[in-house]
Amino acid sequence: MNLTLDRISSVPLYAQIHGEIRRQIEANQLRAGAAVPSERELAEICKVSRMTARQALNALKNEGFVYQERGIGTFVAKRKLDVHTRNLIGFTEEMRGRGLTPSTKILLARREKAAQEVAQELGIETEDEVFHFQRLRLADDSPLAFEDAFLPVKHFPDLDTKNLENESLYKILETDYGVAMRRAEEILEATCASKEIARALAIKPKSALLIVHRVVFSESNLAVESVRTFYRADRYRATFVLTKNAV
Amino acid sequence: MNLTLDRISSVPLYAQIHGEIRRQIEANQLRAGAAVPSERELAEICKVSRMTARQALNALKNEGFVYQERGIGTFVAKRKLDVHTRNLIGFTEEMRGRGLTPSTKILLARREKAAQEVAQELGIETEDEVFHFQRLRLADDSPLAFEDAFLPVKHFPDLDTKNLENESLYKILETDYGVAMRRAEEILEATCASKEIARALAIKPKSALLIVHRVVFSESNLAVESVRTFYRADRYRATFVLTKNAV
DNA sequence: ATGACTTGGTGGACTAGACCACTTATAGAA
DNA sequence: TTCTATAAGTGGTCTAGTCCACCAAGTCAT
Repeated sequence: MNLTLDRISSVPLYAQIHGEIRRQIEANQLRAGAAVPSERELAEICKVSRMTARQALNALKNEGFVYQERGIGTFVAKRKLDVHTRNLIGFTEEMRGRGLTPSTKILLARREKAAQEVAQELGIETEDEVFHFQRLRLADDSPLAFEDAFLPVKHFPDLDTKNLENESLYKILETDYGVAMRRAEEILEATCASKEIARALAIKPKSALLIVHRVVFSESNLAVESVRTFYRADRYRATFVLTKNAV
Repeated sequence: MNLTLDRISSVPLYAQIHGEIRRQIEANQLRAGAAVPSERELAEICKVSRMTARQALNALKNEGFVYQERGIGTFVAKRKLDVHTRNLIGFTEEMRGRGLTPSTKILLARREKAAQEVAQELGIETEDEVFHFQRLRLADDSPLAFEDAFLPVKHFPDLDTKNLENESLYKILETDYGVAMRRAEEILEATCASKEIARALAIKPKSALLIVHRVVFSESNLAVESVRTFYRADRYRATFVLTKNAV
């Protein structure tokens, strides 16, 4: 276990430790079942206090990368299902993580008055304007999902002039508007494809679709986006890791 | 904000604080947007150190109940979607949380040799035995889901003699075998109902179904259960809260 | 050989501080 | 009146400990 920390960096020490161990697990340098340094050992290695080392291990535990047993130690957890931790990331990052090449075709991009449901989800008034984007999402140049997204105009002026086809939306929000994502609420449901969506996704009508309805919140708890994504069920499965007592 | 802690109890102080604030939020005594006591205030109120108060607030933040802004304070988060936090709970608890009355009809309960996929998911050998349960799950006496579950025999001897129709499986595992759930991996996908499942769920063939494939792990990282649940899409939607940096 | 006890290591909980970057309100100077 | 510096409060990070329950392995007496 070699771990060198950058004490000048603005990245917190616990985040550096967490990131390095996670990287080693994902690179299979630390294999499933292998012991991770104990909290005291890790603190000694990194020259930090035990609480800091503990914070790093705790994050790994909450993400399902390791498990801890009192009196025994900390170990790398086995992944049983093919879980690409569905963290709070955008389509672009998710597809790259799965080893696919994402691309996007914009079908609609306009401003409009917020419909009541959308206004309520975004915490704005119905007379407020929203950007309405409809996008066809492709993976390796083949249709994967149809997306219907709404964002409040007042927080993101000129968003419609940005390069949405090639840049990740979440990255634009962060770099151009300084708004970082922090939390999302999701509802997943199954349905059968309507004729319009079936045509857009190049599948037969009544094929199964997975609908992911997501409302995304920023660090300061602004509702940033309300989006419904209609995934082709034959090409997409959503994966999650649940933990009890995420303390 | 009144908060009385039981210092004799084996429940950790941070968990008591967390539970009490969560209860107040869920009972709407703390409304969306309302300020929660600051970390230092909370520590003062409860006569604990700031780190302990912080741990309680951190858990609430990770669950999406509150958000924190540096320099400002801690506030109750608005729920936009109708999110019943899909924590790591069983069918029985989940339905009760949604205000429905759960019931179960056992269609199959037997021991068998583990199929290869199941053995791999549970981390056992193919010659090992598993319990194989098929259950029809009802909510308010109407079919909601069909469930196909596998559990390793060696960890739960005589499980098939327990009262599975009326008791929560997870509760039995905890009280009778001392095995508490800690983590689960889930894959969600959409499909169309086969004839058999359609008949069991009293829907038309080719209706949409939501399949939740879950592998559950105990505190000591034993794979405890591998289960596929086929939900009627017209009666069930899965909800999640995602957070970035669950530290 | 077997069983009881000790020892050292582990994670879990908790304390009482520290410094930092950030925000807001306020008091004083222009 | 307007601007600016300051002070107080907030969450974020970090330290250097403490005590506890638990587990494994070795020791020692039976």
